[in-house]
Amino acid sequence: MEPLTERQRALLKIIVGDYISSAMPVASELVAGKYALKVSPATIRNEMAALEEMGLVTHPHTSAGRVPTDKGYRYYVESLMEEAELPQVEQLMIQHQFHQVELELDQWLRLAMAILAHSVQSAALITPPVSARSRLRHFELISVQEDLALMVLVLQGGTIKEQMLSFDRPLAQGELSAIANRLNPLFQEATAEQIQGKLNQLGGLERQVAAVLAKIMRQLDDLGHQEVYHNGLTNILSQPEFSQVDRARQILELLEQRSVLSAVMPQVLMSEGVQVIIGAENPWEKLRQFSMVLSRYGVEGEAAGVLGVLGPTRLPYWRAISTVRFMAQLMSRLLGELYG
Amino acid sequence: MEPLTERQRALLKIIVGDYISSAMPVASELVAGKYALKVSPATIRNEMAALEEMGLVTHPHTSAGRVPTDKGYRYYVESLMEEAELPQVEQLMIQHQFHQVELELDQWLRLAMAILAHSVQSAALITPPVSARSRLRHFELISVQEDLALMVLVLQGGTIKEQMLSFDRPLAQGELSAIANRLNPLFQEATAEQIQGKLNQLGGLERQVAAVLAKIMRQLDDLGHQEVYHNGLTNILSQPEFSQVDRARQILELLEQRSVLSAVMPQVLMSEGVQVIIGAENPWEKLRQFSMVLSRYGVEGEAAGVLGVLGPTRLPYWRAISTVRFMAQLMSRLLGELYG
DNA sequence: ATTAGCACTCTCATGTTGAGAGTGCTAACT
DNA sequence: AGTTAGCACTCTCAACATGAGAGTGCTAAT
Repeated sequence: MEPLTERQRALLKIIVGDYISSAMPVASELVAGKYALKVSPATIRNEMAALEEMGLVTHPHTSAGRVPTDKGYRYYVESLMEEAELPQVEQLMIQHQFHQVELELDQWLRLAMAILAHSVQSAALITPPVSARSRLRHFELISVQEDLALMVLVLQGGTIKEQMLSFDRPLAQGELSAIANRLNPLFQEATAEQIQGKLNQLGGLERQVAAVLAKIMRQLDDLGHQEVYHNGLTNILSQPEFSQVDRARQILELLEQRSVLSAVMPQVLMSEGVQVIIGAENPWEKLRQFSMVLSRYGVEGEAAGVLGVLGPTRLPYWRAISTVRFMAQLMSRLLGELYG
Repeated sequence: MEPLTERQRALLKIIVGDYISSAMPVASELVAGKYALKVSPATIRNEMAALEEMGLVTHPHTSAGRVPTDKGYRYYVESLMEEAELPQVEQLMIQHQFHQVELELDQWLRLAMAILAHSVQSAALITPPVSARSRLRHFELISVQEDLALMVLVLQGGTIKEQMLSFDRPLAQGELSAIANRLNPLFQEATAEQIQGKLNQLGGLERQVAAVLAKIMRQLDDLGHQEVYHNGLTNILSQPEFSQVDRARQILELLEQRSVLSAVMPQVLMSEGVQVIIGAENPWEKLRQFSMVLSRYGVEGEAAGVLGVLGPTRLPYWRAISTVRFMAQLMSRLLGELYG
């Protein structure tokens, strides 16, 4: 395909920008007037026809203005958008909000979502950070009933996991504590595999407990990203593209049954930088109508999660990308504090 | 107001029942035909007019059938509905599902929601159980950075709460453990107040840690019910009353900003049995369009939460009430196991 | 290469119409 | 007395018609 002329690039930029903010097909006259190009509407129409030829825009019907296609959005994101950096003022305001909140992972996640949703006016997604290979910091056994105990694992990075545990004979709290006290030093900073490896050196109850430990930690490593929090649904329901309810229901289904999203997340986890997935580029059928801007965040080699936004393809990409990038950096730094 | 005749009661029951399942205004001819009453449509019209006089039904316009008012639903729930007990088969199926899930509070909550939402075809709500007066079972201090530690509290009933804690000087894990080991026996089964009471007997770091403990537990007692999980939004978006998006957005807003719901929950927590709140009976403006069927669940004197469903006033009250009642009993029993 | 001019197409809001649904009333019936 | 047939009346809803407005694409002039 021939490269775009400078004027075509300018025009496409106007079309995408205007459509993103107005949700109305962009007409040639509007462009000529509002953006004071030095050419007439007729010329713009010719250029628009050219852009349409290249598949960057369409029009919904003969007498409607132009609307960007997914490909048009892609071109915009790749080479029309100026470099995305959130204004200093906003950066400071966000940081300020984080300072007012307690030192708690859960609160950070919630706040991050709220900020994303509000800034981009779309739905926000976030998965809690999970280590690819979690390390045990400490665990406790707490008697609940005679033969039932609660196992509490604290992992490096402060993740906590609880699990009920039943024994084939009654055990007093004293015995449980003894087991924990013996195993804890042995498994200091251990991974699931390391615990598994030491199983043979143990016997009886200790072995049983250690086996459960290993199992839980393996589970955490495998399906740590099942959980996807979300927020800001009301934002996207206010968008005109969701004026039919079934469209709205689609996206709700997407978020309620976690399956699709938890399939996307691992992919993002592998990639560097901000990922932009526009409409039909999406490999998952049900997401074809939507766009996502996602980024991995976390501490190198320790733990990582994914955060980002989800909305109609008419997403304010500039805001989305700059906010997501900034939030990922911020969350990474905060998380770093937890890992020392 | 005069009491209803037996025939009027039968008629109202038919109207409510039919409207709940069909969402269409109920016409006199339909009633005469489908339900084979021994009277003509004309008579039924007369009776309908009487019911309307009493404010139990309305019609949306002159040539439409009758629709129950909130008052009509109330009458139905109070004295027309046969006693609500979920069929044995369903009870067993539900119990079966709980057996297939691990012994974990979080999983129970999720499952309970899923079952409620599916059975009633509406949104399901649940708050985790919280003690009015939590008792400490055990706590741990885990070093995160030099002067930063993670405090993990395990409460009676298995609730877990984590909290970051910073000191004014560096502390090694050894020191932290020592503090925990000394305080734990002292605060066995203690409430926030009891811990607070013993503060004076302590000094230095121990006092500092104990103060935080007391503070966290007080917080838990006070605002334990902020958290309201929900599920099944897609169900209610499929209902015809939500075919306009702004109606759908209303309910989403309700659930996303927790304020309204967390105002309702404490009320339910005080009451015995299943609470049915129909439309305009609702003291909260934003809930006037909806009905809720809620119940307290939990272990007497130990911990309690709220579960239930939320939907349009045209809610299948019978299913809702019987399912909510059953789930509350089941969850109470399960929770009882945790408290021994 | 650009542009004015204009015919053409499609949408959208508005109005019209008629069928259908269901009521409320009246007068007859039991 | 209560019940019912009959029927006029009201309102909704879908289908169709209409016309203004929006915006394009093309042609021919600049």
